[in-house]
Amino acid sequence: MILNKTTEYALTVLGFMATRNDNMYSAEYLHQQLNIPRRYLRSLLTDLSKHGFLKSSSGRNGGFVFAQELKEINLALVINKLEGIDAICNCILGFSCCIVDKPCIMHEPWMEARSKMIETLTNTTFADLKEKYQMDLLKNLKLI
Amino acid sequence: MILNKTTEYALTVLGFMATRNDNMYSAEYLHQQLNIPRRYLRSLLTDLSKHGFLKSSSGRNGGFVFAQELKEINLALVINKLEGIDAICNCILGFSCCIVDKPCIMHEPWMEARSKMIETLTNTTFADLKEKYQMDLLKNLKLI
DNA sequence: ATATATTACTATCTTTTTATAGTATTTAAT
DNA sequence: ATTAAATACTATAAAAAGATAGTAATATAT
Repeated sequence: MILNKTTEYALTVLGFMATRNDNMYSAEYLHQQLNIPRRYLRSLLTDLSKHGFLKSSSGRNGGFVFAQELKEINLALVINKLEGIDAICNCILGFSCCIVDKPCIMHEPWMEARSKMIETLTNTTFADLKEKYQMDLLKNLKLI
Repeated sequence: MILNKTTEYALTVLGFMATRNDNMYSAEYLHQQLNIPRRYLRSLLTDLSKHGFLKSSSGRNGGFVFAQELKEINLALVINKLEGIDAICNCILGFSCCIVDKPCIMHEPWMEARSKMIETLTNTTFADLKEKYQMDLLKNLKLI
């Protein structure tokens, strides 16, 4: 009923990068900002690059940038790449009876719950998150 | 984005018990029917008893029975007891900024997705599953 | 009373996930 | 060219989750 740590980290990093206005972030900087274990974060960033969400540049002043438009990347896409929304057995039950013709009793409510969640995650892009973040910033400025 | 194995096993067992018409099931029998590892299933059944979903009787002819009315137990309750829907950090992000006053950017979409799912799971009781199962049985009988 | 079928408890093993370490490679500033 | 700041690769360690094993306790049928 939860995301695993790796996925959480990924969403955290991408969310952070999407909402700030720099375009290039070093692993070291992200580590310091987000408290994600340094080495683990590095390999995660490499993975995110391999998955096509980011692109990396090596060497001095290197780092990671989004490889796609923010509006093209939604939460479900990221989760799917990292832990596989689909890879997982579609049915919550291992009942062998749960096949297309004759789904198991748990099939329907689970599919319903699951698809609603996926729908929301699919409809939320990092562009949406950025917009929301900017709005929040504005609101806070007004308060001061 | 998934349930862990233990929770899946629990739902499988309870679903099986709820839809059949016997009231007492031995761990051994359930193991044979459901292919859940024998020993692991036993301790899971013990846990489910401790959580109050089942009650156990030792000795010859012993086994496990529901300790509550089927309509009193819904999917969310079981998941919650086993892996904690609530225990988990409410926010998908570890951002320290994500507190009641100032939730993080991911907070809203995640909460929305999550609460829709929980709603469906909460609205599905084992009595519902039993009913559905009986209906399905009837349909199949007609076909023959 | 005894034997048998069952759950209960505690410890250990295995697998997966998460985290770390060392070294190599890349690239820009100097 | 050299140095420094960065990513990339591979291997290993630690922690958590899943699974197994042995033995004790319980209770019913006979």
